[in-house]
Amino acid sequence: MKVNQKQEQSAGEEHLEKLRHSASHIMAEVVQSMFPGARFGIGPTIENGFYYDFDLPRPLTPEDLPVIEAKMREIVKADVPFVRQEMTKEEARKLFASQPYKLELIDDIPDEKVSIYRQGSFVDLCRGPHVDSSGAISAFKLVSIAGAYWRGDEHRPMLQRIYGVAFESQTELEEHLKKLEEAAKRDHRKLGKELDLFSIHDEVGPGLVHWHPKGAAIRCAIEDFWKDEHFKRGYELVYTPHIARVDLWKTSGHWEFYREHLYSPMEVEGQEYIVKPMNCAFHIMMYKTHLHSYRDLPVRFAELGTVYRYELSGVLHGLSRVRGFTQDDAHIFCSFEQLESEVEGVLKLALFMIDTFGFTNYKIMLSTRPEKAAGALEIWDKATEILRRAMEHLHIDFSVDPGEGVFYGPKIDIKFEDAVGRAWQGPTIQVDFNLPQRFNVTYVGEDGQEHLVAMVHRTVLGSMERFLASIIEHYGGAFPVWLAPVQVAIIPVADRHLEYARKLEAGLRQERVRVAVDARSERMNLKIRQAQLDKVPYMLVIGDKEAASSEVSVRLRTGEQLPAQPFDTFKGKLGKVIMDRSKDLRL
RNA sequence: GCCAGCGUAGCUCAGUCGGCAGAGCAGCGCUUUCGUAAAGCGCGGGUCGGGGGUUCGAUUCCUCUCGCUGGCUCCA
Repeated sequence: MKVNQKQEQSAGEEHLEKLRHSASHIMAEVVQSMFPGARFGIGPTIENGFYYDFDLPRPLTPEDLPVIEAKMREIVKADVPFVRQEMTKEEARKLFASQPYKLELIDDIPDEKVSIYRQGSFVDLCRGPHVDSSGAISAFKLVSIAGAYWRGDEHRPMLQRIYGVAFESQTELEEHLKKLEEAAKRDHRKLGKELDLFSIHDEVGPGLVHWHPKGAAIRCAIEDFWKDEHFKRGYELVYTPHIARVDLWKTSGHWEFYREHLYSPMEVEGQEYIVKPMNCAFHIMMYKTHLHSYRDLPVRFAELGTVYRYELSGVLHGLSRVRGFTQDDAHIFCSFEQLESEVEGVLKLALFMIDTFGFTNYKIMLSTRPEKAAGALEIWDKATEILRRAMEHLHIDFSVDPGEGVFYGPKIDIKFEDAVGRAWQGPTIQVDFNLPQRFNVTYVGEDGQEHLVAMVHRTVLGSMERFLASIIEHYGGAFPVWLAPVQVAIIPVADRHLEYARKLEAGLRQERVRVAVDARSERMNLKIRQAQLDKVPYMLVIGDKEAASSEVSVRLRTGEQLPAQPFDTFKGKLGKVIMDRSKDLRL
């Protein structure tokens, strides 16, 4: 299990932690009383609450939760003290003789002595600390049950886990539950359906996304922007095939190291092909079509490349975890000397993207050499140092994830947070020592000799699918104007206003504004409501007045009403808001 | 893949302790032509996810399977 070392925390946090941990012990006590043969795994504190893993004679069902919760409240009410006791491992082994998981934990503790905590009839191996007595716990709720492998290992028994949340006060608990509700409202799967953005079909297969016109409009806006920004930074756009001979993937090493994510080969004229899981090998092929001088470097190939990877069915999730996705991929071929400035360039681009899309909180991680790794230690150290220097040079705060790099090189990952605090895996920058060697990717240096290139894999959004999921949730479906699938809804008050409405529509289309006329013989109120529900940023209500004066009456999706203005004035101001990619609707 | 739960109309959801399947919204038709968040009336619409079994009879019970949800694990 990976546990991040705790920094020193405030007294409040410490108390909250004790409280949550104590709640998990109380839950375990209840479970023990309900299931005398229960065996116990671990019951730690997590963000917002706690869990405990049990090995029980029967499966838990959701109906068990309120029962357990009620019994927990009795224990809280009884205000039972938590008592700490130290003992030798030998004594502990005797005490937990019938608890195989606890015995395993005892074996793994390096110290001679261990501590246990008792409350009521329940004893648990535990480092602590705990609250003094159960009365200190007031605001908690059991939220879900789940299966969890013992020690996260799929080859070991699956235990039953109960998750709970706990806070210092009832108010905070309720706030948290409200936040969850708010997050559920923004769920991209729900909004994707409501706003008609995308769909996934049983008939087609799980994890395979269909982008509806409105979702595609957002994606197209993102891609246009993405391409512009890459051209500005010296990238060249390429396109590559979707299938390739298995041999290519054998050379790249994917066949060997990545097999469980690859789809089975298909046979074509006696040759085996697979659908691509990555774009890099193709970019290498193109790079190698001619000899490169050091003067040509860096070469930056960018591609919105659609790849397919087999993922376990249980991990698929809306747009954020799928089986077919489009990476905003690029590969940079450069000399080792150029690596630092290239990495800097990518970092700047990535942060620019994050900022443009309106994300303000993000974390940057540097992942270093894992146990199993290709390439010499010395090169790893050098490359890791280069990544570090690039970030320091840009005054970027980052933390180090030791041993979390990919086998072929160190990497930088950026995780950003959306408006409700959910973290998303975004840009990644990976140095690769493996592929240049496997494919012999070289350039001719000043010395006239061939040198292996330094290769960087990078994406600045992640994938179009996952990125769309993040912005749907970030904006709760109310996209900034430049991304909104429909930017302007034109609402004729009565049928006789349709002609003028069509004229406005044509005028806006000329400027590539995404516009929709609601031409139904419905009341204006209904059309406004519809546009509101679709979160269209601007509504132009067109009646006799507007038709007579060539003006438009503008309603914002915020409900704000602007005074009537000449159509051209509106068009000009709208153009500027879109051009500026403004997050503010006001014209 | 594993554990638990779920799958009823395009959508959101009732319902049947085994006996002809329901609402709201959406759709279609007619009436209404309206000034900033839902006009009125009418009409269609379902092998109750799919296969097999038990039963006189299964949407309901059993079983297999597909999919979804929450986790475990993994990751763009």
